Amino acid sequence: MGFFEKVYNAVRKIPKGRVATYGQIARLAGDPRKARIVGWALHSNPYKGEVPCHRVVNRNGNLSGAFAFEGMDEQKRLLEMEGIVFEKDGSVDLKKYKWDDK
DNA sequence: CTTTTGACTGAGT
DNA sequence: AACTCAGCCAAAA
Repeated sequence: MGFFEKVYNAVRKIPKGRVATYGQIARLAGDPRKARIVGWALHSNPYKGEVPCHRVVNRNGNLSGAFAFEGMDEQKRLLEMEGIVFEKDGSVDLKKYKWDDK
């Protein structure tokens, strides 16, 4: 299984109403240092619609922003729909919502 | 083939 | 707390 597939698999396992960081996903995929590759993997997003990319945020809890599926508003809306509450600056509270794996 | 770039992170200043 | 630096590695040019 390639790294990309592990990434997709890990992202798929993120519980509803939770978010995970790239580093966390990278760790689950077996290589904590490949956080950037996780970004690439999701950017490629071959499993678009199947992998909940909207639940993956950077270490600050900021959404990937810029582009995404239909648009960043869509991404935010999806998270809010799952119960995630955003801060004024548009970031999520990782203390509350970071996926507690292990 | 080499170089640049980027949905990142952690340590250092 | 904010900013910088360096390491990481795959895809695109």
